[in-house]
Amino acid sequence: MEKRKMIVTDIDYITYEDKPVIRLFGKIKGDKEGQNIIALDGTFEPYLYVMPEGNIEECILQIEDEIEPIRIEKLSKKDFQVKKDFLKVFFKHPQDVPKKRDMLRDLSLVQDLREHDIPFYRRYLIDNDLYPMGVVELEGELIDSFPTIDSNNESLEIMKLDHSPVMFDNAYQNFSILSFDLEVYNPKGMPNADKDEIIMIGAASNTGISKVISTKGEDIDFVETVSSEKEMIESFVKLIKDNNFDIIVGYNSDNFDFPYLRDRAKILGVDLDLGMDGSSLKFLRRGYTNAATIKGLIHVDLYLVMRRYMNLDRYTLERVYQELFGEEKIDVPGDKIFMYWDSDSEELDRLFDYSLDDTVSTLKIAEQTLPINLELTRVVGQPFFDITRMATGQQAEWYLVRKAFEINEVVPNKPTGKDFINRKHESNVGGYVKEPEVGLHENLVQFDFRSLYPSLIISKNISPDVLYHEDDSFDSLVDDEIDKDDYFISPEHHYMFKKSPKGFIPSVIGNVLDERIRIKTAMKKSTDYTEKMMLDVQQQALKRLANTMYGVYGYSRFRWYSFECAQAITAWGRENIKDAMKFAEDYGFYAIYADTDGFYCKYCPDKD
DNA sequence: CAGAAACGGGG
DNA sequence: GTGTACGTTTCTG
Repeated sequence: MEKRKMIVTDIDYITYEDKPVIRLFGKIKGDKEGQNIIALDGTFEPYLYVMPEGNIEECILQIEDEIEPIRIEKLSKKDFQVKKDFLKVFFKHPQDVPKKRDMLRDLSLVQDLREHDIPFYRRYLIDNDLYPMGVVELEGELIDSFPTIDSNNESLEIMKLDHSPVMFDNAYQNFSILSFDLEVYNPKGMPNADKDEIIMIGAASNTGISKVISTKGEDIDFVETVSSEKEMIESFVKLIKDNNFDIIVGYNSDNFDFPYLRDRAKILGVDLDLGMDGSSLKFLRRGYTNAATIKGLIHVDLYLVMRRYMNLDRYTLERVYQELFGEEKIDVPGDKIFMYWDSDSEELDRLFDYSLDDTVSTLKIAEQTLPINLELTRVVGQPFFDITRMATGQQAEWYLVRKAFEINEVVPNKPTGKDFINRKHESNVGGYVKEPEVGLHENLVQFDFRSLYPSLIISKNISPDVLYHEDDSFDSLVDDEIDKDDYFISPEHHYMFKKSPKGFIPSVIGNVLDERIRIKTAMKKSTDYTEKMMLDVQQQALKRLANTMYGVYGYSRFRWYSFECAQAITAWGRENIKDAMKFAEDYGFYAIYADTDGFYCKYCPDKD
């Protein structure tokens, strides 16, 4: 039996002898540092939870008769903090879950199904307490080959695991990053891959690469000149394979660079077998768009990341770069690229500069923004590839799914199409806004609440699992058994939240904020600059996560969606700021402008 | 006016 | 892949 430590950068599963085998892709830590490794784990089984209706033993018999699962276990789980008996029903293959769940739901002794909509690799990470981009310990047998793995990389290790890996270290790791960018001949507006050739491939890395591959530019020092477009792509493929990068980044590369590269490579007969397992570049359907993936080499499309990372009117590479670094980029108008290419003069030189500049700028943006996404990966515990493409509400949700598993709570089901439509019609009132009084004001006093909404969620225990339901309103409450002192009652709608126990989401937000304070304290104490910066990124990631969680109650795809909670938060928020304004007025401060969690006042002691 | 369709980024 | 973005603006009936 062999032991290894590895950084897990990517995860999937394949089917081997009709059973799922999890594949962990990554780099070896310790001896043979940096070498590629694929770990195979065939020990994990797909399952879902059944909430039985009536007699549990009869329910088991009915499921065994009708569905033929491989195994059923009885267990107790909490559902919105209420202990209930559940059946954990195991299947042979992950695809049996969607195949059989409708049949299962229709059984007379089945009340409800839970956790039937969690992708297999995500379930694996959660149940085994593994965090991608961290270091895990492996035990197993090294094997020479395995079906579905066809690599010509001599140093690739394949390890068949005896048992699931154990987390060893979830600390920040350094990763090698390659950025790339294509320039394409485009006489008729946007290029057409059937006709218009690639004229330049820019490549820049945080390991020192900074070049452009092209069929022209012989006398420019950063250009590698080749004799054809085919050789250009082959040289780029070789560059990727030789350097064994962890991450490859582009700008809108999901929708432009990678699809274009695939199309041209196909026409020219070049293999894009860039995967660690020898597989080629693939495209995953994500809604109405595609995501380019390479096994074991994480592709990040920075355009998607930047749209979440900042709030701008436009997200062109030029605009984003200008905003982040305050510098202008070299500009070549997109529709004139073919003219610059044909000019064979200073304009051609300028096009080469532009190509390199786009590539280097993309790398700089990656170096600036990927650390916080790596931290979110470490906290949320889902693959980096997924994190960079997830809406923030989804990041918060997968974090909560993991936290629910840790405290033995079952997770609410994902909303159905019908749920969305219903939820879309529920529109909440936002924060209180007092339109500013027009004019120049002097000697203003500013007041604002520090993280108003997260504080309210915690202090008023706003959570769907502690919301009183039988009677929605306090006004119509006549039940003598209920003591109003046991509840926080929201203004306007009079929703009632139990004071105890602590709600699931308030307790998670509380832990996130406590952890953030702990990190901020450590950051202030630290004298090491690098450590200080790392801790700063960590606390920023936690701040983002906490700030996301107050908005998600109103996010229609959220598993813990609660219109009542969303309404209660903003209603309490409006009440708080109005109370604070009234309080200030008693001391002669008159608000001239207010918005959600803060206001500006003028001091006018004479005004009655 | 409401619901459907288009759009973003990229060259 | 235990699957089908997303939020906003513009168009259309």
